[in-house]
Amino acid sequence: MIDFSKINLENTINSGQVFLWKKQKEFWYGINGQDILKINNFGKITSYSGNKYDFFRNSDDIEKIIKSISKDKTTKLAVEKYFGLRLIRQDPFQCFISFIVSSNSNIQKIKSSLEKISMKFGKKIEFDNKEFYIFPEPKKIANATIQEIQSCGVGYRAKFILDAAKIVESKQIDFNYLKKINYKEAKEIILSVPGIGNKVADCILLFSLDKLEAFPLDRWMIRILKKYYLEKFQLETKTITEKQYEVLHEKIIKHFGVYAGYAQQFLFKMERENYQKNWL
DNA sequence: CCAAGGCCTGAATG
DNA sequence: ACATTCAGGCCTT
Repeated sequence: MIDFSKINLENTINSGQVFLWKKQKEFWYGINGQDILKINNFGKITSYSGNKYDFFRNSDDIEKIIKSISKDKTTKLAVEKYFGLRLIRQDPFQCFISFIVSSNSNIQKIKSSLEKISMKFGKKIEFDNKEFYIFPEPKKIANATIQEIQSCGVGYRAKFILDAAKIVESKQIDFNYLKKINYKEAKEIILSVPGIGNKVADCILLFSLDKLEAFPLDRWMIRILKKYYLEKFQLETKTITEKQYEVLHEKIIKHFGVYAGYAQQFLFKMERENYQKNWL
């Protein structure tokens, strides 16, 4: 009898979804928006504020999802190998900024930039006798200058970050609304933000806005698809244009189903581990 | 609609 | 040492 409720914390945190996490002794500590989460080995969450979070999406029927996405040998292997890997439901604004920062970058640098952003613009909080800087509120970034944001090592993304924060602050984008509408509608809205393209939009939708059919296609996923699904998805072109991204996504949904985002996370994790890439 | 080039930055590679 | 390449893209031409 398989216990589907089991969560593998290490694999989940080290799968490119979140960046402001660190392990101290037997606990993982992480910044989730305006809050700090502390997680023990059993996946039990306590928070600085006392608020409750379904951070690991326990309300999802994981058994049903695993069965639903296990459509081929490769996915079955990934799901088995990284059993307990979960998608995370993270703070939308932090996720939004994090993946704008992530574009054309790598995990170590994303982490470093986000730490600097938190330290510069976020509140310092003591929790468990440790110091943390929580993620800044939209207003705080929206009122900053490009130079201040650039000092966090984000380069040309500084303007994107500033404008994105302004868009959220002015309520042109309302994450609670995006959660209610469907994937395609929400994606169209997110894509209107400068600095956000298909891949970044899908990350935001999948990791913070409950759109499980989002399937971020980055260099790694393209590499994976070419390796294991070459004929199935007919990947003959070198670069993925906007149109090709859309067409490919449709084929992916047809194959993996509506929980494709989960499949993506397992495949991504497996391939990165195969190449022994570092995480946090 | 597609292809090519530029872009901040820091670590890795030659 | 120093130059070049590359990294979880996006935008403009």
